[in-house]
Amino acid sequence: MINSRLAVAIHIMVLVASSPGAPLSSELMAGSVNTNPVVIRRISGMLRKAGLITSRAGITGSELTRDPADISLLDIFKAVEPKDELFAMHEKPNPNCPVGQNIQSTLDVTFHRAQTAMEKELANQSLKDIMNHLFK
Amino acid sequence: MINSRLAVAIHIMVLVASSPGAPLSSELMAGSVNTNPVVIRRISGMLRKAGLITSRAGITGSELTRDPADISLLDIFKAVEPKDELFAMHEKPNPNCPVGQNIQSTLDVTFHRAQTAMEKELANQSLKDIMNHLFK
DNA sequence: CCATTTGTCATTATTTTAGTTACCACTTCA
DNA sequence: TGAAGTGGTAACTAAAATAATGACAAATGG
Repeated sequence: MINSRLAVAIHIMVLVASSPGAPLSSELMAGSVNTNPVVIRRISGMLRKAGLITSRAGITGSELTRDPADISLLDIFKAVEPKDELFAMHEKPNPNCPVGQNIQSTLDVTFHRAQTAMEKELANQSLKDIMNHLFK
Repeated sequence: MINSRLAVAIHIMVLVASSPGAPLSSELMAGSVNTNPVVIRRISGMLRKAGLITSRAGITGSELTRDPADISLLDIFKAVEPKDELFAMHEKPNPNCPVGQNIQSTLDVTFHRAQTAMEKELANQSLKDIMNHLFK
């Protein structure tokens, strides 16, 4: 199972998008997510480094850098997921075995297809879509 | 990132499919995968419980229960992944917050779409496809 | 100057994953 | 029938990932 950072990050993005002009502190957002403010600041930091939001020390809250319709869930996923590969592979299969020798390159192709399919679906959903569903 | 059980399970399935009539012991398979025999037996047990292979105490090796062309990677994935949900979610978001109150049901839909896209791609690839690529 | 907030580091706790030891049950075969 | 070899499985350990938390410097605004 994949970690919950994407869920928390989307939650944060919705909060930021929902309160323009009246920014929420990390403590307030932590109250909504139900976690520690540092967790919020840490994930906000990833979103900021990915260019999705702005925030500065000393100033309460964050702001989106672009319209929610122009932010895909894949953008958010990439921001909070440092690993390129979705599936892990076993290390060092036996090179003296015909299967062990070639399994990695085969699985590379296979896993990449599955990952791409998933990412394509995330790319098709925007932050605005999430908000529409949420506030409907 | 998702654990490496799918990779190991596929490796095992290829080994089993590649040696009909001359079954490989868990120790031999462990040599190819480069892990401990118990890890092989543990994952083989999951594959057996899912009905993909047969194996019995005291008898060396395993056998497929059906043709490699009729075994999809999704079958294997489901066999070794006990969790239904691909993405984790944060627990207990604040029900007193309009966002926290509804985020889970929204993310359920979203995550389910992404997961389904991935699983569909895994369903489209068979063990035979893997072997064709591997032994080409 | 003072109170507040973010950014970030360091630490701890928890959970997951993988590796290993041990032992029982089963099969085969001498 | 008994020894040798094998899988099934529980229990334990080790390692890694994840999440939570405490602490504090730097920045901001009053």
